[in-house]
Amino acid sequence: MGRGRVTLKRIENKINRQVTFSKRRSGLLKKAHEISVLCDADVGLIIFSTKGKLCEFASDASNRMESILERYERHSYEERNNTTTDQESIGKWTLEHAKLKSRIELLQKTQSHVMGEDLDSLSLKELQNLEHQMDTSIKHIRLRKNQLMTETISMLQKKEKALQNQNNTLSKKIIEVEKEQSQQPPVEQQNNDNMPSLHFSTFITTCEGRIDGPEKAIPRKGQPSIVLPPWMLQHINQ
Amino acid sequence: MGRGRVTLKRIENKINRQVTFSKRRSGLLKKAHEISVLCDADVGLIIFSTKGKLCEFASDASNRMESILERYERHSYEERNNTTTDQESIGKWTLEHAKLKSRIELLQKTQSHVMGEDLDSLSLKELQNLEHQMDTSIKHIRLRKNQLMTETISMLQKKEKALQNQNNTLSKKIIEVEKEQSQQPPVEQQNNDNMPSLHFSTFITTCEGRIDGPEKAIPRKGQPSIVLPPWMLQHINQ
DNA sequence: AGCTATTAATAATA
DNA sequence: TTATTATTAATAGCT
Repeated sequence: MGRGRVTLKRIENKINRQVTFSKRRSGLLKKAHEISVLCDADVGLIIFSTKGKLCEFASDASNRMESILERYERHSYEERNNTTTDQESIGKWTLEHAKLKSRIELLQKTQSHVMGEDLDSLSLKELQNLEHQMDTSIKHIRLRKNQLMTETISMLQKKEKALQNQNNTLSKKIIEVEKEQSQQPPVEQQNNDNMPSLHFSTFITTCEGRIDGPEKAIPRKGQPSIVLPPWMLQHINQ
Repeated sequence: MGRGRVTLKRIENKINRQVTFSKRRSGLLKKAHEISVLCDADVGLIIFSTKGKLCEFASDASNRMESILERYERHSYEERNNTTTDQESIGKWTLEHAKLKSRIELLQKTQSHVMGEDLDSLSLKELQNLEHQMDTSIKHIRLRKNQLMTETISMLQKKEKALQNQNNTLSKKIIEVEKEQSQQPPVEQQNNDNMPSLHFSTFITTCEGRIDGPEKAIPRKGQPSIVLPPWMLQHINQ
């Protein structure tokens, strides 16, 4: 792909060699990048020029060269069936490290399958097993969810009852107080922000059977916490 | 350099990606070799396919990959200006190790949730998210499973047809041979284990529409492989 | 795995 | 190193 063919032999002309190196190097880097993107491959490329100048490429998959080399070491280690000399204490660390890495790789692969990704690499048998496992899991999850919801609901109902009782007691007291006041010359106190005199009976009805949280209850002047206090919902959002 | 331009983006079609990978890989290896020879460069190239298959090239200058990697490490070590003492590097390793461990712990926890275990530690919100995720995943899994099953079935049907045709041809021949034999003085050969004279027509019917595998087919004297040979099922169990 | 039409890389050159 | 251009090489889309 140039003017004239090229024989696969060291270019003796120093200048030509340098020029060709520069051009081909960029070509090689480009192609390495292309295959890594197009084909989702993990590529590491190291080039030393005659002069010893280093040039490198590492695909994005492994963040940088180091991780590709690590992966490479791990791979060739696994293939070479482990004939390590135990003189290297560092070697053991490297091994341990490699094992952890492989473990993570495996876990991540499994995870991706469980997330419904990367399924093309699975056989029919494996897919069926996976489906079955997922079915079982989701049953457990729903069981636990329902249990938790039931618990939450009954807890809320208990609290509601307690509050209702409290409200009833309070409203009785208020009515008594109002009666006493009406027997004395009445003093107009309505629209007092500090202590509005409200009929608590209105709150009692809005409290009935509500578990969604206070944001849906429309507070009328009084503290919304009376309708459903936040601490009652902590359980749900924790 | 092909029929039509190519955008630098992951090829989504699995087959195309695999084919392109194979072609470009060989191209890349060739070019790596060429630059190493033409320009007297020291080149190391590592390629992992999506499936994790390793492919490597190392120029002759360094006898093999290891020495290039060594050279690379040396080079980048020198560049990094070496500000780490031995103790520090041990510390870094220990830290790295700890990080990996906690990563694994996290992955395993997630995994256990996904397997429907250890659900008590999750809140209602988390359970709902998990349930939703699992629902989505299982849909993907079923989609892929059905696709694979459909593919398998149509493949098996093709093979079945081919075998059926073959059987038909064979049975015709057998019938012809039997006719010829009956015209000559017949020699009793029944119950000969080496070469039982069977009417192949019986096999032709048992072959119809079966995809379960040979273990469910009851062999009658002849080789069960005629009913459904194992190689037809390799696809399913691989 | 082969076969072409095309595009991409690059050798020679400035 | 960079730019141009005539050629060759690589390869995308098909079989």
